[in-house]
Amino acid sequence: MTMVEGFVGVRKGAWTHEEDNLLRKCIEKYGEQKWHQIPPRAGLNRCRKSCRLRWLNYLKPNIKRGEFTEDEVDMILRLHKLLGNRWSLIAGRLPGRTANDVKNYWNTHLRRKTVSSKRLDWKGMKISTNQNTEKINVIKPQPRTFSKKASVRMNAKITMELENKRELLGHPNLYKKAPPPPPLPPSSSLSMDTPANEIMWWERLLQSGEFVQETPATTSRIGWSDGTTVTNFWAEKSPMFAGSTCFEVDKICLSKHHHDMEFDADIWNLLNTEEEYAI
DNA sequence: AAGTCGCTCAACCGCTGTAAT
DNA sequence: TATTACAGCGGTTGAGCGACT
Repeated sequence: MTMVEGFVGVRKGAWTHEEDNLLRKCIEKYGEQKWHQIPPRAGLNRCRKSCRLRWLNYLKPNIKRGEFTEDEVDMILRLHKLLGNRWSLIAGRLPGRTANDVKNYWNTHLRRKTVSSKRLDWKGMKISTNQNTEKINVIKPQPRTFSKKASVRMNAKITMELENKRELLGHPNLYKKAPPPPPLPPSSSLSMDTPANEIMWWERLLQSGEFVQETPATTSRIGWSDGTTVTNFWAEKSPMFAGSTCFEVDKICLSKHHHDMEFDADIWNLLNTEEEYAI
């Protein structure tokens, strides 16, 4: 905590209309950056965190209000299954929704619903079967960059994983690569709960062969950038990301704070596993 | 009508990662 | 290389409100 944030006289609690207006005008003038400068510039007796939160969760113009749609709920469920409690990542896939909104919605509507007897135990993503306190513990599997060696190992692992799933389904040739790939079904029609669809999902992820790309630094990264144009790169690989704002590979270092939108560590999580699937 | 309970969601807190020095 | 400051995240809290007794 900084000196400013720890300062005793800083106002807390609910925001007034007047404070909202001051903050809004200040951000319109100076932009969404250097939050520590916002309170003095706006003439607000609030800490920078409070200002940032108020703007991001309430005042920002494109924030979507009201009930979550069926598609949004579906997306939250899928992404949570994949990412765990990475609310900002999940919210990044839902235009107009904030991480706080998603987190609150999950805690109030979905957490209990998702508790089931089905055991899905991924190494690094353990889902407890405790009826009251489902906890998804996502181990942070850094590195965020993959070495060349690790990349090869990872691709082999994915391939093996897909083979295992095909075996489990009793259809060894199911979803074997067969160019050209079939058109993507609508995201809402693909459920990750269905093993076949899950295979299809991962198959799409791998189809391009660009899953791991070499950078000049001989390391590989995968991720998405924030707020730039749509590349459809990932949208073509996974229904989960279809229609989302942007995915780019090896172009993620757009700002010094790009890490909040990174995805690589999570993929690493999923792949560096010896899963046991209950089908 | 009054009290209690449970739910929702805005806001706070503590922590981590990163950049700057 | 170590230290400091900042940005941002997820977990948690508590005020407000409606439903219920």
